Amino acid sequence: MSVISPSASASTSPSPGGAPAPARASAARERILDTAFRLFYAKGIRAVGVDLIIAESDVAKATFYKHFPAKDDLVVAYLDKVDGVWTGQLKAAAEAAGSDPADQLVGLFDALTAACRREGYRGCAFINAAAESLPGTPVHDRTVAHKAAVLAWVRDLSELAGARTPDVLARSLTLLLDGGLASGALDANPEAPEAAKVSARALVEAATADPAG
Amino acid sequence: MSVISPSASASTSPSPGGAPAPARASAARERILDTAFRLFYAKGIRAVGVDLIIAESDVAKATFYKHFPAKDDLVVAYLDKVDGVWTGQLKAAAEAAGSDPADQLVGLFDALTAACRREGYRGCAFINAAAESLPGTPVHDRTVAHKAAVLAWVRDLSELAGARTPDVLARSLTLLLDGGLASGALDANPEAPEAAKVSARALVEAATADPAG
DNA sequence: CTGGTGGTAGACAGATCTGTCTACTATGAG
DNA sequence: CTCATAGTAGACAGATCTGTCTACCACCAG
Repeated sequence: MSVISPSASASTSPSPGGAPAPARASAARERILDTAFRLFYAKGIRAVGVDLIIAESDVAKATFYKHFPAKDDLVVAYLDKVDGVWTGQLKAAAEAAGSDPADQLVGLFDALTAACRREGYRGCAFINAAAESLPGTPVHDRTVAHKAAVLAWVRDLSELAGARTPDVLARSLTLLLDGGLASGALDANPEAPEAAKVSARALVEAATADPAG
Repeated sequence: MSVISPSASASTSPSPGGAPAPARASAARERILDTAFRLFYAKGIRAVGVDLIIAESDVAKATFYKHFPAKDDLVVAYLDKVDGVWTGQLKAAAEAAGSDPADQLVGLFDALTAACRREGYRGCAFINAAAESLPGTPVHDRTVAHKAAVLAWVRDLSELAGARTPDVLARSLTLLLDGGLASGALDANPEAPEAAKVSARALVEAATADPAG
C-alpha cells in the first residue's frame, strides 16, 4: 500500500501533439485491453490464452508482459473496464427515467433489456469471472467489489425514493437484476428482462406506498 | 435420435446379490462421478483436469475413458447429477411449505437459503458451467435445459396458485432464484436469500390477489 | 551523438492437459 | 478350462499455455 505514483496526474509533458504515450495509456496497452474485453467476454477467461490476445492485438509478447506482468493483471483490468461501461449504462438508464428516484429504480432495468438484446450477449462478465475464479483471488475480489458497489448505489436510490426498508428493496432489486443478467445468457427470450422490470416496479411501489396516511 | 437401448430397463440379470455392476452404474463410474461432482463444483470445470479426477477417484485412466470417452461427457453427466440433486431440493422445500401452491412458490426459496448457507457454496453449477462453455455446445445446452425445466415447474405451480399471469410470475420468481444463486456466491451475507423469499411472497400475493370481488 | 523508452519478432523452457495405447490382473459365466 | 468383461498401472504423443529471454528497431530529449 505505498504511494504508487506521487503526483501521478502532474505529467510534466502534457501530451504535446496529443499523439504518443501519456504514461499509462499507450496505444499498445489500449489495443491489448480492447482485445481482452472482446475475447474474454465472448469466450470466457480461461478459454482465451495470452497468445491469442497478443496476436489479435498486434503487439509483441514482451510488450504485453510489460503492461500486464501476469494474465491475471489483465483480467482485473478487463473487469475494471467492464465495470466502467456497465455502471455507466445502469446510471444512464436510471437518469433517462426522470428525476424521481422511484422511477430511476425501475428505469435502470432498461439497461438490462438493452444488454440482453445485444448480439453476442453472454451474461454478466462479473458472474462469469467469478465462476472461473476461486474466492479470495484478486479476480474474484474484483467481482465482489463490483456487485457491492452496484448494491450500494441502488440502496442510496432506494433511500431517496423513501423506501421503508431501503436495504431490503435494494437487495431485492439487485437480485432481479443479477437474475436477469444470468438468465439472459441462457434464454434469448426477451421475456426475462421484461418480467424483471415489471417485478421491479411492483416491488418499488410496494416498498414506497404509504401504508396509512 | 436412434433407439439407444432397446428394452434398456429389461435387465436380464436383475442384480442377483445386489452387489456388482448393473450395466451402467459400476462402482468405478460412481466414484468418478462423485469426484467430478465435488471438484467441478468447487474449482470450476476447466480448472479441474481429468488427471486429477482420475487420481482422486482411484481408477485407472483407461477405466475413466471407458466410461466417459471425453471430458465433456463427464461434464454433462455431472450436470445431470446436479440437476437431480437441486431439483429434488427445490421440490422438497416446496412440499415442506404445505399443500397450497402459493405457499409452495414461496417455500421453494428455503432451498436457496439452505444452499447459500452450505460450506463451500460457490453459486449455481449451471450458471457457472454456462460461463465456462460456448452457446451451442452440449454442456451449454444442458444448462439451458435445466433452467427451462425449473421455469416450467414454477409456471405450473403458478397456474395452480391461480396467478393471473402465470408466465410472468414464474419468470419473476425464477429471476429472483437465479439472482440469489448467483449473488450467494459473491456475498456470504444471508440477507440475499432472505430478501429473495420476502420478495417472492410479495410477488406471489400480488399476482394471486383478487383485484375486485 | 547518445541514451532512454517503448516497441517488434520470435525462440524457448517448463508445466499441464487431453486422449491413446500397451501390458497385465481378477473374476465370473458357460 | 476358456473367454469376455472390467479394471489397474503407467508410458507416451501432441497440443497448448504462461512466462522469460535475446536481439533488434525507431524515436526523441538532452
